[in-house]
Amino acid sequence: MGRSRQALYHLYQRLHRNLLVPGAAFVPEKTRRRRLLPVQRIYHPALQPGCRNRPQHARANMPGCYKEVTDISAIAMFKVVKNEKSASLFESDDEDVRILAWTTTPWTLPSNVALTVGAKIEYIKVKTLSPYTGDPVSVILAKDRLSAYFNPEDAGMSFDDFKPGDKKLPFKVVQSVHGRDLVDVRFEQLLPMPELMTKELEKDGFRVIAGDFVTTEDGTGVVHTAPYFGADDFRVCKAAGVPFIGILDDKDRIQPLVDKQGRFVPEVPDFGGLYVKAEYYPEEVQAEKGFKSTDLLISLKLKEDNKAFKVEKYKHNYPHCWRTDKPVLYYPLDSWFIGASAAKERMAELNKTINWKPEHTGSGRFGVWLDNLQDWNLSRSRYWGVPLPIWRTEDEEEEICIGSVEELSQEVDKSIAAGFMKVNPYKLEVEEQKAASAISKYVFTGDPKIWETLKSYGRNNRKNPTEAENDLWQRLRSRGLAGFKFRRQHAIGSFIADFVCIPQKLVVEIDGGYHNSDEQKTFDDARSAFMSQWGFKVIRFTNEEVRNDIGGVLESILDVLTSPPSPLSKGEGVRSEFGGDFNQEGGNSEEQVGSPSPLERGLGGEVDLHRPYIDDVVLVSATGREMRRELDLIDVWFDSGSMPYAQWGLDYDKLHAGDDRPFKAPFDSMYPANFIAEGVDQTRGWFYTLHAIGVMVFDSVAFKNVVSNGLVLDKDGNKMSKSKGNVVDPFGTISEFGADATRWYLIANANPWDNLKFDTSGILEVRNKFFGTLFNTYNFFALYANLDSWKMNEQDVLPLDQRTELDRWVLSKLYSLMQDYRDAMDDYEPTKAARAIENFVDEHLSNWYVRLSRRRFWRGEMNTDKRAAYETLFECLMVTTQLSSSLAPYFSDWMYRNLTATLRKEAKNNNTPLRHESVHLTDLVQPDPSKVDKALEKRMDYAQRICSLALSIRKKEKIRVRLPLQKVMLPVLDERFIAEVEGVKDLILSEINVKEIEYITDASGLLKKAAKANFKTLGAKLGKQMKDAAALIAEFSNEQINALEKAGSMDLNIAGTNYAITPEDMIVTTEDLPGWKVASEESLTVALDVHLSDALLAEGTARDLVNRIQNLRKDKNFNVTDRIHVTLENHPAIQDAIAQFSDYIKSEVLATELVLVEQLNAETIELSDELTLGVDLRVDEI
RNA sequence: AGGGCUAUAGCUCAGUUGGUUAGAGCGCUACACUGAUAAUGUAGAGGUCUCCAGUUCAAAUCUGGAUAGCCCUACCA
Repeated sequence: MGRSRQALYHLYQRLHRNLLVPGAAFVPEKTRRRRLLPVQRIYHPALQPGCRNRPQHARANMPGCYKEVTDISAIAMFKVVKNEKSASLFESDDEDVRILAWTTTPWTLPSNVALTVGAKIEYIKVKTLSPYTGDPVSVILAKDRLSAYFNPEDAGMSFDDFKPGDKKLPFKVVQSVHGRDLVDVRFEQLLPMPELMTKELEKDGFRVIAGDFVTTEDGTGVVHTAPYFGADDFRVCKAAGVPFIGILDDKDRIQPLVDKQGRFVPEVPDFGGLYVKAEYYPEEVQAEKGFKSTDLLISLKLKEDNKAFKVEKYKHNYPHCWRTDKPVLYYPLDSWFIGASAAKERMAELNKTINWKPEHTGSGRFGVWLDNLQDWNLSRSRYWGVPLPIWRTEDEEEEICIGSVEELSQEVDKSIAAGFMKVNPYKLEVEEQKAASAISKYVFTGDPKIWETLKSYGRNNRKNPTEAENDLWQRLRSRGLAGFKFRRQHAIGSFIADFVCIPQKLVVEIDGGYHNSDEQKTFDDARSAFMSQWGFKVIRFTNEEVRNDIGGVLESILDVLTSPPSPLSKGEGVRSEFGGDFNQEGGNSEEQVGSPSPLERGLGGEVDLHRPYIDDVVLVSATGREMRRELDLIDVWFDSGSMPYAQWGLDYDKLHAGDDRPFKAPFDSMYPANFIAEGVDQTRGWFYTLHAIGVMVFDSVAFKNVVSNGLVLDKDGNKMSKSKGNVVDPFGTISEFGADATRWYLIANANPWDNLKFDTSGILEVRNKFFGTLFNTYNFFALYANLDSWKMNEQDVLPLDQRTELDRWVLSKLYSLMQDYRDAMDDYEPTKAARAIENFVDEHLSNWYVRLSRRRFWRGEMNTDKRAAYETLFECLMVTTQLSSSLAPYFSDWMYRNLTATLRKEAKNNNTPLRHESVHLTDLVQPDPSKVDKALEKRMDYAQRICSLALSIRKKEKIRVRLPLQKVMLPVLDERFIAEVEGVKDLILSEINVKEIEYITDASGLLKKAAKANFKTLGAKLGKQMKDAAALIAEFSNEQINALEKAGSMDLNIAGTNYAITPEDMIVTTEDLPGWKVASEESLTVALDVHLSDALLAEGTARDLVNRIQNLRKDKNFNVTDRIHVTLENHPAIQDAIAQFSDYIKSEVLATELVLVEQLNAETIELSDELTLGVDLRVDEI
């Protein structure tokens, strides 16, 4: 099966799902009944006239649709009518006062009905001469725009010397007036059209109105206003009650002066029938000598009639049709609206119950949008999509909105009874329908039920050919091409082919460059493939090809026609097999429908609600009149908003039972959604449509939590775009850095709702820092667990009290992490969760727990301590894989399986947590507050800080860590501190290689305290005295500090006022201990005794020896477990060390013997810069 | 044009209800460690918290304004 056909399946399936059986079609019915407004005329962008499928408005915003073009712009002079309102603008009765208004679309001038000014803008009246005729005239424009049209140097020029066409224009500013005072001033219609004048226009048209969109950035500060051709214009005219100018259609509805082909209607004097844009004329017409665009013709007329102040070329951006590349017209269309604005208060109210991440998207962008909510324009004038299920009588008096296939079928039955239809294509039992809906289908070829609709679709197409189709038909008709007979709009299978030559089995299709769109190409390919099933060849041409090179097109067709016919060809006889010819008089469907081939047999006779078939369904109104479907489609956003209902489908049983929410299970348990996520750019898209439908139809939110994620930008913060070449290929990134590192980076680097500056170096960092560390930690564990053949036993785990302080500490951290992780995730803060894991793995697990525990893993035989270490590290790694599994699914699963594979069998037997084959199947370990020991965490924090400070002193004094020191001294500010440090004393001593800790208290007399003001507590009490107080407290002596601590309160005299302060109001620290090497950080101070005794030096030397011998072992690739025999060259410098620490050295390096000799010519070790010794290592034989 | 968000070290980001000397990682520099070794540790340099004004005893933090970047909506008569 080809790709294109699969794509087609998908397309059909989606269309189908969104249609009838599920709720999408149901929803609009209810919605409509409640709040859908009647048809109203509204400004709506219709793009390229002559393009049969009017593109969606969204297309106009696509890159490349705005193009810079040069148009003619005109400043027209609108003659002010003198009356009571305008009297102040006139100096005399015969003064010619005009208002200047600029336009870049002169073709809209005949439709002008108003001039819009800014109420707060200041305008002036200028006496000058008409540039094109030289007649005296007074013009009104914004004061700020004066200099754009008048050169100050010309102000004093004589009016008499001016001749029409002169560059320099004399002028004189004579009056100033506010915009609001111009409102309601009347003017004469610029291009009079007496036959189109109405009473309404006479009464309320052709006057000045105010609009908030008017600026003085360009133009004259007065906006020429033609309500049919601009959204602002439309809105402001509606608001001001200015009637529109237009012609009446056959239903007495007012229509614009430009038709949908982009031509002036015949009623427009001088310009009737002209295309308003030059580009709409065929190219050869545009190229003709003397061709003048309508804009130009209008401008010329204005000049002649002394109504133009300035006409010039103007460069600006103008939207173009994405397909034909021609300028678009903004054009009013009839549209269907959902009266969403009526529900906006409720939407806003329910929106407050939604948890938005980030919060401001909900309250800001979305909330503001809801507050200013406009009605939802549901209409789309397209072909592919969900048809609006509304049928109305021609006079629009009666209408029906269909909510289900069942209902439609019933209505069709009525219609058949009334004689409007012959067959019911939707006659299906509900049970059948259920069965059918399970099957995707390809086409409904040859199904007699749709024959009627197919036939009339062809008929309609023939009535409304595109220009290109028309051109080609003129050449093909009446055997015009080498005597071959062609038919047009001929049905083949379930398709209508544009042109068919049946004897030669050739189909010719014309499209408007549809192939620019992948989707359409896929569909066209499917059509071609389908028709070729019957042996038809299909060739396609674009509109442009036909219109610009008809000769070439005909040649190509002839080429194919005269090539040897396919062996499958059966000549004219095939007709009865493949359908009818709509050109033929007396065509009869019974004759034309043959027995369907297996391929064309509709699957279970499933119904199709799409155009064109649905358009031929005619229903009958309550009063027995014919009702036809409104041709519009429903906005595709409606589909997306229907997703919570449409995904389950309509449940007829519930529907019949009157259920308000008649959707199939598990709808009830799935609605409203707990959580959704999409890009922040969908705020007014998906988020809105979901919410709107949920609120309007069910008075419910559709989702309870929502994350609106930010955009992924390139590493410099620019939007990724193909044209800039800064697009990152996700597949390349993943294959280079791995999916897990990429995922982790995306989540951990920045909050999902922040824009992400995507930089692969960040992924690299994650990979090295986080995954590298975790991997190393795991490797370390695996190395020794394998050596010891250690296996986790879930049934027999050491209780906490048999573990070391360090074990309990890291487990406490682990269980704290679990809680933090859950809190963050519950709060939809995945970034915080990821960072918490990172911090634990790097900071606590790897750089503290493992670093300090290494010896426990490699030293000696298995014992309780070693077992505790293994179990602890195992648990840490296990939980880490669980917590990171959603962000790093592959790595975590890999690690989980490595950690647990050997335990699986037993775990399954015992039904213990590790029985699962994958980490993704395990239950997340529950947080257990009893395992969290905050006091222990605090103690360890002290230990870490004390070690860090002590090491920094060693560093400064250049005393290597292997050299033991006698003692470390800690000034003590309160008694608890001693108890806390005692708990982690051993860790500290071994980490910094010091023999003892000495606590320095007040009693020692060595402690020098200092106090600082606690701004936070004191600030509130003292206010302005804060600075003085801080200075006083900084001067406190030991005695004062002690006194305050002892008494608990004390008076501080500042500028004559006493303030009571407490110990909390000061922060006590210790100052340096004189004579000691000291380092301090915040309230913690550490002093190190750096005096070295002989014993300490000997021990240091012994450790150096161990270190060097270990290096050598490694260089020689000895096994970690090899026992060795060590021979060492003697030297006075090591004598003490050997004498006192021989056993220690032997046990450390796994030596069975350590022998000193006087001379040794073997390998050497460098003990210090000055001392090099010979050494010989041998592995013991046994 | 309107609305929304963002702006803290070279880079990516933390920064609680305003509070003392603004932090981390990466990168950089130097050193150390060498039984986690394609690792690791310690230290150092690096800041006008985008700018301007205001509130306050006290502002990265609150208020107003500006600038820049991004997103959405609309559109330029």
